[in-house]
Amino acid sequence: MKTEKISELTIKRLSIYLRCLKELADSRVVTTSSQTLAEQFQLNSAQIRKDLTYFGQFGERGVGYNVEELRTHLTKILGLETQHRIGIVGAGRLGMALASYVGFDPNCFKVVALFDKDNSCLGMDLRSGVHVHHIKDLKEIIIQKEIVIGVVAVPESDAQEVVDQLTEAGITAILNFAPVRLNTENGIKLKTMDLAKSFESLSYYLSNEATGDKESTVTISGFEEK
Amino acid sequence: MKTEKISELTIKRLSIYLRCLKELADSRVVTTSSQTLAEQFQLNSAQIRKDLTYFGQFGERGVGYNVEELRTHLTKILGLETQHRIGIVGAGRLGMALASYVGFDPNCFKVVALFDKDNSCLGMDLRSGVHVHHIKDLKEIIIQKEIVIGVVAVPESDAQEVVDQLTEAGITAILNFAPVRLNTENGIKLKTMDLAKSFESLSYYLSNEATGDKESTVTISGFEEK
DNA sequence: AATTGTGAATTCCTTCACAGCC
DNA sequence: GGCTGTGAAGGAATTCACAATT
Repeated sequence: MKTEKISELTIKRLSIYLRCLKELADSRVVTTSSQTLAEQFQLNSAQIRKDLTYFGQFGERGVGYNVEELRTHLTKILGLETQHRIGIVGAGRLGMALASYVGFDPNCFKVVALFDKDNSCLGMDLRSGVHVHHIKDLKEIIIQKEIVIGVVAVPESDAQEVVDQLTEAGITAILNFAPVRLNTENGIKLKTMDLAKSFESLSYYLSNEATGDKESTVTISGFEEK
Repeated sequence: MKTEKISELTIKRLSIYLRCLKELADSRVVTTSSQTLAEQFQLNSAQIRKDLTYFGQFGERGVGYNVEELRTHLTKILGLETQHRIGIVGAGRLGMALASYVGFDPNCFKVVALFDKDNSCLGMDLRSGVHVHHIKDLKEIIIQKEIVIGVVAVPESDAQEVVDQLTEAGITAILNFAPVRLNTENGIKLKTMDLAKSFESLSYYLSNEATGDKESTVTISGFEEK
């Protein structure tokens, strides 16, 4: 691996490549090339090669990449060989929805606890099978259940406090759904999924689509804040 | 307004600026400057000025910007003076959670319908007060209820079909929560909020935080796909 | 012949720095 | 003096194009 700093955009594309490789593997494709991948999945072949070489030389000149081998490499690079345990703070509809979210591979991620400050929702959530704990037990449960990712699914007004509590409990990776800028200590990776911002961007498009703007598809991703 | 094409990043920042101005207005601040804004909200003053001047000259040299005035301008630029009506396809937990999401201003966005292919959840959703329609009535209800934004909250396997149906019904702005790349016709703005990708990026961070990576905070946003 | 890996070129975005105006 | 608006500089990300390799 090179020492160069690797951009968030590259990481996000590795996720995409991994998804593409999964699809190819399911179709029993053994070998592929950056060229073929790019055509099939509307990517840029040079970018694929450049992204990959930040982490090693996985291809063979004249041949291409072995699908399973590259898949293994990417899985390892993204840290997806071991399962990450997730705790969700906020047992409202959003928190509950996330707890029963089936979009990700259970080998990689698993929601193991919900937290809320409201006593009325404590106990077992029947649909997801996840226990709802009181927020006062946050640190204890995080340690006990070996939670490494915290999700903030509380209203805007409580979000900063929750981030502080998660940090205090030793969590270093946080996904936030509250539409606010949150302050974090050094060494904490905070990602914010900002629904309001996304809708506002769609609104801008709607107001301007008639006036000649021909831009089209966009995927939510990340840019550096700090 | 200039003819130059305006980047998605600029639009996203306008949302941020608008949020900051709201906060200032609430604190009865009448005038501000790019410098002050930048310090208060950890932005770059030159960027604020540059972003704004794509759309007009809203400031006064030597003085700064009038908070209310700039707020009005940004609201207009982002198309937020009129309410946008939202239809959510998929009445599972995620769809329901989004229907009762309170993170955005009801003056700007309102969820007016849910759709599902499963008959068992048709009828009124009590908590959000939104009616769940059968997907077969999608086009009819979209026209009748003047829906302009479609949200895809169905499993991966159904997402492309839903996008096609929304397009057929005349929807041009779509927010997708399924972790797949979807094909769209020209003139359709599709944004994807990819949970799986975000978690994978956190996973990468967790695997690499020990090895000297000191990067920290990130906000989910958008990069061009097409 | 085909395809990788990678410097060089290009494009896009951010930041600097200052002329122009209040 | 203070602050905007903006051309120029700098930096980052993408794409090109080709030498190296099988």
